[in-house]
Formats: sequence, structure tokens, C-alpha cells
Amino acid sequence: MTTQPNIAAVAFLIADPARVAMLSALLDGRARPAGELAYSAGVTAQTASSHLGKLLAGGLLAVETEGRHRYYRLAGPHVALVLETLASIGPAESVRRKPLTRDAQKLRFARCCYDHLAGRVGIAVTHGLLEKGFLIAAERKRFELTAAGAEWFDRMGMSTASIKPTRYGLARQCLDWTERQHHLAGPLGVHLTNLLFAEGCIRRSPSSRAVDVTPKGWKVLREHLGIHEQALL
Amino acid sequence: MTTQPNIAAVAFLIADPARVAMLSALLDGRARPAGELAYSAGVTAQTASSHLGKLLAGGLLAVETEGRHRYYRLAGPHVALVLETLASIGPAESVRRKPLTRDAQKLRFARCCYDHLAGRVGIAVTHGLLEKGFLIAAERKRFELTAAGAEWFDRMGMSTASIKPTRYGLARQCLDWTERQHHLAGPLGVHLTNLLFAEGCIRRSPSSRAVDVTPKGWKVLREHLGIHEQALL
DNA sequence: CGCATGTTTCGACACGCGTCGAAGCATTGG
DNA sequence: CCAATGCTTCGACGCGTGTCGAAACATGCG
Repeated sequence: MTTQPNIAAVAFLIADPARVAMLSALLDGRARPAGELAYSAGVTAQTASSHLGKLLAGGLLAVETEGRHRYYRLAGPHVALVLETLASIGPAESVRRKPLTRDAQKLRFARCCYDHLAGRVGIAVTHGLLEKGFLIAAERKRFELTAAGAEWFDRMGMSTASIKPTRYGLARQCLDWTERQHHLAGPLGVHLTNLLFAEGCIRRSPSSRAVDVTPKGWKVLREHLGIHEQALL
Repeated sequence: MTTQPNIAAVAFLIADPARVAMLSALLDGRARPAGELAYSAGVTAQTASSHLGKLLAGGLLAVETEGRHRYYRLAGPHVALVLETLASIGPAESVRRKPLTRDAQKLRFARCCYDHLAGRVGIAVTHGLLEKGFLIAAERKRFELTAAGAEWFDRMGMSTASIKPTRYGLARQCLDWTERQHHLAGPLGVHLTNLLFAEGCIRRSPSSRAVDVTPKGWKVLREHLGIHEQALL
């Protein structure tokens, strides 16, 4: 009686395999045109249009029209969080002796979670920052940047002073469902990820949300944060 | 393609108003008989039985047979977490100038979240414990109990040494969707809540998940944690 | 044993929604 | 201006599923 029907309505939007496929394709936070999403979901353009319209009306997606293309993206990080939380329910930590495809392994190892780095590598980076005392866990699911941390980021070429925090703070803790640990999100996490891309430390996989760490990337991670590739395999 | 259809399947189970009503009725972590859940959802016993069967098969519920009653409860805290996360999507912080019923207000003020204390009071208690230095926020969405904290709990009549942590630790951080802040969960949170019940500091509302703080309760909260009733209204 | 209560199963109905074919708009390019 | 491309709207089909009535099953009480 005192329950909001919102829950059912939101769940209903996610309750369709085609829609989940499209939402999953947008999990890295980037925007994609309708046609590509239709292909990702394995449905025709008409069907996809219908789905996208509903997700848009439901507030799960945002859209940007550019020429004759319409680019859809997740309405925000909360949507990504809901999807990751739902994914954590499944077969309840089933005994996954199952092979686990090569793609899935790469995804677990390193990927983009909305707009920041996740997977084992994302967690390792976050752990490294915590151990070096550059970051400390704070209340409200946030991280606090220490003086030493600000100095380190500056040395890496990121002027942390110019990054403005959102309403939710400068650095947030984001839960990773494959590893069940927190990793760095929020503006600070986004900027760090962008920096790693710009420096050629990591590269996007062409077809998926997976991310590859380059040899230079491993060198940087080892020298600055004490992360060894072998320790993550 | 590399997406698990689990997400859609789980979402589908939650995508029905009647099922959401039943799940919500179980959010306090207690078990309830099928008939009561049918009444809560406003459907007949047959319909409810069908829903409960599906939720059971989907791993969202657990059941315990006792005499001619069958008591259903949430399969675990993860289910409660999913529901709270989904609830946080809704109309995206709509301008709620809307009245907000008396029941809803009480629910926001203090309630049971699965098996521990939530709402403004739950958050205030957690904040108090943090400010006194009895608890500190730790990685992996946990709280760490300090020496001073252990002493305080002992003084309150809870031998913390006898509480055994689960796989996820002794004290966890649980996100509150009404206030968007963390509060104390996990074994430590459960024991504390039970203690407050046993000492007559808080009482369950007869019909809902809401909780009432007794005059004695306010006295205890004020003297031990510096929480004033007026500050929470 | 017979009756009442709580719960599940069976069957039938109807509504909703995902799907795609065909047509309609919008934009770009010759 | 016409053709091509990208996307959306319209219409129709079919399956799935939520709903309830009736009946079966299970348990507890005289």
C-alpha cells in the first residue's frame, strides 16, 4: 500500500533481454546511435526504436540528435549502478568451474564502468592509491584526496585543483560486481582514466567494454603504484 | 552477446506490482505467511501463490514450512539491496512538494532495513558512532570497530567478541535510499538493533516496517551518542 | 472421522507487449 | 529535385502471463 509502483515500472523496463542488451552496450557511458544498438540487441530497427522510446520515457536513457543520427546514452551513473546490482543476483555465486569465454575474462580483468576504470585493474589501481596514502575511504561512499595524493596527481600531469566535484563529491566509491570490491569513480576517477587513455597506458577494445593495458601502462602502474601484472592474473 | 540474460530474468521477477508489494512487505527481513502477503499485495491467495512460486524459483525468496503455514522471507540481504537500488531510480528526486503521507514520513524517519536500523535515526546512530570514534569507515563497504568502540558496545551490554563476522565482515555499510547516506548493517548492526528492541528503546510499528523510538530510547541516544530528537525532525 | 483453515494446482479468460513488414519523416548528398 | 540513409510511426499477429473461480491437497481441531 505504501509502496511506490516506481520499482515495478523501472524493473519492467529492464525486464526485456533486448533492452538489457542495449543498456549493457551503453554501460561504458559513451553514446551510440540507434542502429548500432539495434544490432547489439539483435532486433530490427523498428523494434529497437520502440524499446529506446520506452527507456527514454522511463528516464533510463538520454538522447542527443546530431544530423540524421540519434545518439543514446545512459541517463546517469545511477542507471549503471542498478544494472550492476541486478547482475550480482543471478545464480548466487554459482560454482563457476565453467570455462568462461576469453571475452568474459578480459572483461573481468579490465573494463570501463560507465566512465571510469573497473575490473581487477581498476580495483588494483584504487588499492594502490589507498596504500600509498593518496586516497582514504570516507563516508557516504566517497574517497577523500590527501595532500600527498594531490601532489601525486599533479606530478602525473593532472591538476586536481581544476577538477570540480559534483554534488556527490570529487571521488566516489563504485562497487564492482565481478570482484565485489570498490574502485575509484567520480570526477577524479574519470579524469584519471582519461589521462591513462591519453598517455597510451590503456586502450579500448574495439568491440566491447573491455580495456587493454599496454606495456607502457604496466610500467607506469608498477613504478607509481607498485602494481605487478603477474599479481593480477 | 556477452551479456547474461540473468539481469532481464531477475528484473522480470520484480517487474510486477503485486510481486513488488510482497517483496516490500518482506524488506524488514522477517518471514510472513503466504496469506498475509496476498493481502499486502491486494490479490487472491491463488494469485499470490503463483507469484511466490516464481520468486522462490528465481532465488529471491526462501520458504519455511511450519504446520499449515508457509513462511516466506527474502533470500538474503542482496535482494533487499536490489530493491532499494531500484527504488532510488524513480522520478529522480522529483520536487516532492507533495504532502507525503503520515506513514511514509514515519518510514523515512525510522525503519527496519532487512534486519537493521535505517532511516534518519539509523543514519544518526551511525554518524554518532563514527564521530565518537567507535567506528571508522573502511574499504569494501565495511566499517571497522575500534578498541573504544568495542569497549562502548560491551558497556551497553553487547559482548562484541561473541559476534562472529560473516564472509562480508562484522559491520557493513548499507545505502539508505531515502537519505542517500550509509548506515550500519552486518552482524554488528543486527545485534545493536536487537539490543535496542530488547531494551525498549525502539518498537516495531504494528502494520509497517516503521519503527518508533520510545522516550527511553531518545534518552539513551542522547546520553550515549549525542543524538537529539529535535535535530532529526 | 468430519469440518475448518491455509495453501497450492488446474483451467480458462483477457489484456499487454514484443516482434516485424510497410509506410512516413528527417537529413545528407548528388 | 530525386535518391539514399537513418530513424520513427502505424498496423497486425501471436505468444506469454496475470487474474480469478473451482477444486485438490495438507494440516489442525473437535
